[in-house]
Amino acid sequence: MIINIPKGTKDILPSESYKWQWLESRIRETAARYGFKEIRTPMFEHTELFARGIGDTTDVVQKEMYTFEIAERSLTLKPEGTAGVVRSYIENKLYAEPQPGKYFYIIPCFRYEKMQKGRQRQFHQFGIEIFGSENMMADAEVIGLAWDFLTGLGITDLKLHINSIGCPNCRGEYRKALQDFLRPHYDELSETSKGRFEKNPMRILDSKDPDDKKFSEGAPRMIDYLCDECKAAFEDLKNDLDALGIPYEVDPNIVRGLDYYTKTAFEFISEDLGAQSTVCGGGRYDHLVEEVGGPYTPAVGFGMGLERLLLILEAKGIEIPKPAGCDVFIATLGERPKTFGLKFAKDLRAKGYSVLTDVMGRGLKAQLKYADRSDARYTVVIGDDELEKGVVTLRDMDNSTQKEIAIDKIEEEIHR
RNA sequence: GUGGGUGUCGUCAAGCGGUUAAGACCCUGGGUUGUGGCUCCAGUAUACGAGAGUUCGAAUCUCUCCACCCACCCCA
Repeated sequence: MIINIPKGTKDILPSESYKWQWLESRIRETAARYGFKEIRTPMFEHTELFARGIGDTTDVVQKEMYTFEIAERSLTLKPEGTAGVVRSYIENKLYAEPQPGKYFYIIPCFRYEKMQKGRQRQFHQFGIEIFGSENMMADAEVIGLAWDFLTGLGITDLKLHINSIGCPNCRGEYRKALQDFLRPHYDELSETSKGRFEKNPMRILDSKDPDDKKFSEGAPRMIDYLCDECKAAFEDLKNDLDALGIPYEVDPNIVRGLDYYTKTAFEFISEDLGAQSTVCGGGRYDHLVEEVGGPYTPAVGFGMGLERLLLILEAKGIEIPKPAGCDVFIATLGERPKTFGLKFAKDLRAKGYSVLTDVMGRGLKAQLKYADRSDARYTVVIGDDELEKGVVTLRDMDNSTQKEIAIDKIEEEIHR
């Protein structure tokens, strides 16, 4: 039991961790090019923040949160990234800084769900948020960054779905229209859909239940009920995306699962992921900051699943460069050489080289073998012979040549 | 919460009622006492997911449980 990892979590071993490091550096690079700064918020927040922010009718809040009580406080491990950033934005009064505020983060998220391909209980997200802009240019930039990043990795067949899910003004009318449309079939709806009928009828359209799907056919679509402002905004967004040369598909069925979204909603879909096809999802949340207790601040952002991204890269055979092995392995024979080798390694390391030595007390053959396994570029062999001559044997591991060389000349030899 | 699939050494993988439960890879050591990646030899290992049951006898049959994977749901 204690040597079993908790379900839904994964160890990232050295054989994988370099991929994460690579991905993270690509993320930082991209974020920097777009002027996003990293923000780091705690792993957990007050439970109330998520209940209020994400919406207490959502699955995430109702049954997926890792909540714990301590010192009479209810705290919850982040199930997503936005709420924490919003909290921090308000608490630290970041709205007093030059707007827009542009932030990115790479975080673990926690959701108590059944495991599946591309779905874990602890997973990782790359997220960005832009605060303070009502303009669709912000939405276009958020989507543009995602597009840029994803295509830059060599993933070119993603589908971008966009939709507008309106604002509080137009949603009320739509909601009524939708309820009127579905009401005749109410009794035949699935249980979950019945539950959503009053609270959040839009989510019924997202149901994959065959019957629900049938009744949903021909249902009124949010996009047809947009108020003038939302309609104009959606047109702006499409124009901006066209200008950026980003292909998209209007998908009236996108209904993001977190309640805070308004207007823009989008998803990047991949065919390499099985059932969990969304690699990146996001949208606009103009009223979240207010809802959580800050000043009215429009905002837009996305969350991108890193595990899913890695899955796609693997499916596509996109190679992630392996880190280089060490520069030098120092193999020694005997006591005196061993001591000398210790100091020699220290000196080389001080100069910035990555140096491996034998810490197993192995024979020369075994040391060479280990040097080979460690992808050492060079192996330095030091025995009593070398010590007497004041030299060292430098072996090039790639072409199996070696020569004796003065100790103080070693650096110019291995430099390059 | 509901379905379906799978469980034999660290990994891959034979075995299908009676075997010391193969083999390969990995790992360790060695092939005349100072040299890797190939080859040869040897060595290590609490491997039959767990527990009951059937049987003279079970990794092989039955049941229960557990774990993992996949799908529904939901989402990154």
